[in-house]
Amino acid sequence: MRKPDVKVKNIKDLAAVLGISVTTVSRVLNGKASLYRISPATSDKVMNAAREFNYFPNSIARGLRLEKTETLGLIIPDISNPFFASMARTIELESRRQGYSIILCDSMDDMQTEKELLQLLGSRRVDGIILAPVGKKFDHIRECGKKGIPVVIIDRYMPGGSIPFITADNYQGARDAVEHLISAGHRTIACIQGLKGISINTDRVNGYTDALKSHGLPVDESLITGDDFGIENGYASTRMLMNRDNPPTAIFAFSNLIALGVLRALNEYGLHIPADVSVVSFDDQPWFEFLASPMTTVEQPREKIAGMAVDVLLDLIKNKSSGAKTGIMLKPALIIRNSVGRPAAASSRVSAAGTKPV
Amino acid sequence: MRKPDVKVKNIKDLAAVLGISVTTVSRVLNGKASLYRISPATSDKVMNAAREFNYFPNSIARGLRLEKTETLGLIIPDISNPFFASMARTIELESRRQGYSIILCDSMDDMQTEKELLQLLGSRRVDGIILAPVGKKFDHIRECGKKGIPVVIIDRYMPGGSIPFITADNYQGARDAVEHLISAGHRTIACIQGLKGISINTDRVNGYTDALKSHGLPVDESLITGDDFGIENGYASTRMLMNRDNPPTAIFAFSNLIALGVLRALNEYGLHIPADVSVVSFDDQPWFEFLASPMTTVEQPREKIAGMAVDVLLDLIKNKSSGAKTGIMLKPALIIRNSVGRPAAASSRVSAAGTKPV
DNA sequence: CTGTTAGCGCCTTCAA
DNA sequence: TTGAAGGCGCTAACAG
Repeated sequence: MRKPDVKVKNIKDLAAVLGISVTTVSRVLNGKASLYRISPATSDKVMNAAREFNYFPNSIARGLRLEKTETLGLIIPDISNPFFASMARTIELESRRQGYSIILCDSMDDMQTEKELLQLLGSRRVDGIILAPVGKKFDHIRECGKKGIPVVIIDRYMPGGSIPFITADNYQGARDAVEHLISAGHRTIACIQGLKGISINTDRVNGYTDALKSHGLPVDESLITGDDFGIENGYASTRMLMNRDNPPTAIFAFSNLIALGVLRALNEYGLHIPADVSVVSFDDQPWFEFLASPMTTVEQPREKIAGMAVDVLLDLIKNKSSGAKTGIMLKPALIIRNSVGRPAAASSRVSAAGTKPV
Repeated sequence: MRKPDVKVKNIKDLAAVLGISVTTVSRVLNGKASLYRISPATSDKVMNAAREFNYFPNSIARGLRLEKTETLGLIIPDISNPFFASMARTIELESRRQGYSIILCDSMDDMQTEKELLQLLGSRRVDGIILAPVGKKFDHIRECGKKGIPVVIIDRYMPGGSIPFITADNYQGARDAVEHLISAGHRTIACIQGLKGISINTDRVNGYTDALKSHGLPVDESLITGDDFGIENGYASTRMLMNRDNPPTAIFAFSNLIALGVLRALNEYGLHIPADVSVVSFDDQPWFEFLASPMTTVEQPREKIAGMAVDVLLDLIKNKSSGAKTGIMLKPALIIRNSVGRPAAASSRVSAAGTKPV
């Protein structure tokens, strides 16, 4: 211990204490000692002093000089949604492992907010952005890319677009789910979709209809309902569905939140899963297996999506490789539990649906 | 539109285009036009040009100059835990509303990582830190405060310490839960605790024992089990508990994750809630009401905790008010659903517990 | 009312 | 093998 009482906040202070130049200190601290053939003696002296005085370089100044902040922006529609939260976790961990920090932004599923966030991150000079976009418009994102900040999209993507994306194969996932329902004997299968017009939703609807068609079943447009990934939509759509003259024997919920709404509505009607109606949901949750009837789900490989997003983005940042492959689609998995059974006799369900909720 | 072809990346460039000084531009952009009595004509000119050329000030340079980054660090043990995720959301939203961004860090419930994160955030020159600490040691946190970065602790706190904290009244929450169990007729009540020795755990255990004592019930130390807030602990502890000669008729789980483990174990034993055993959990979850038996829980006021944490931290940052009140404790709420019933006859449970899991 | 200029802490070119 | 000095973009004295 030399003089722990001296305040060292600068590289200059440190150099002064050691009686050498800031240049040398900087070089040592950046691991360029051997490159500049700095004597081991000097090098050690610097390293020890840095530790001794508890000196950490000012990343802000560094960022200004180097024109890179080693910071990534992460924009997510709702961080309290476990689906996004778990991806955020992987992204943070993996980024940090590679020396980058994350600025977290919640767009509240609002397009205007997303737009502002993109500018905010730009002015904060992040080196790149991982974005789970809210809507169907991508102009503002493309513009961001033009301004030199690489962007990688997760979850949703721009069909035929130029922005790299990582997502699950939603078409296949939906198709698998519906095939499963069909093979259990269901013929009247409803789906409660999320935001209409966005890629993942369209893909899922296509998977749904194709599964039906491939089994020679008719596609009843009125069984495709909903317009939002939230819980309220699941609730309202289910009520609407179960009040039909000919209610579905199975419901395919396009998100875990929608599924929650479905459960609530079914619960109020006194309808049981899978005895009265079968349910399959997108996006697995740890608690799905503890429900009254453990939920059969289509699980997206979130960890992989998140991890690859970081890798692709950092590749874009470091190698300026304008992304040979612009899009990656990962296989989802159908997790079969206990929310799907043989279709019930129509009569029992109708009468039950006629009951007023508690 | 003047010349959208000219690249404006500087305040200097912008000043050049307008033929005025950088000072004036800077002043206008920082809303100090009237303070310096800048003519409205000039002011408008600047504002329009900024918009026109899509100019955003470089926050990095600004941070260097001002010695403040308008960035807050947020360290959380596990962002994929919905309890923390929802607080993170409120913190992000509220901070942004007040002009601050969030650097998100996941400490993976690891003390060493937490320590490193604190240094990382220090070198990134965040203006303040909101921290949900991992462990029982607080030296590294205190040290961080000494170095000039204000820290506010959430969830856990340092008993008798000097670091400001916002937390729920865990003692009261636990006490309420156990009183509820007692009033339902339970006498053999187990609790599965989290990390021993940390404030919230100790408070909950005290609430548990005091509730028992105040009703003249004996405190059986062997019914206080567990050592971690995770799902595995809930699972293992429940198995251990139900294999006793005299298994509890009710279980109080100290976290939602522990509750999940309890459910899994009970499920394997073929034990039903609340017919065979009653359960109360800490930390409400949206899906708790859709379980086979909707879960009765102690809910912490997360939004309020998160919001106040931001307010207290920003107050510390802006007013350097060294926190008149160093700790705030918020009232929790007992949400009664359907996981608590009258205690079952002991014989049935014992025989059930003897059954091998599926 | 507006402008000139000196740094904030760091890295790097150029010079020795 | 080591230094000196300029400048990244911005703001705030200090001067008009």
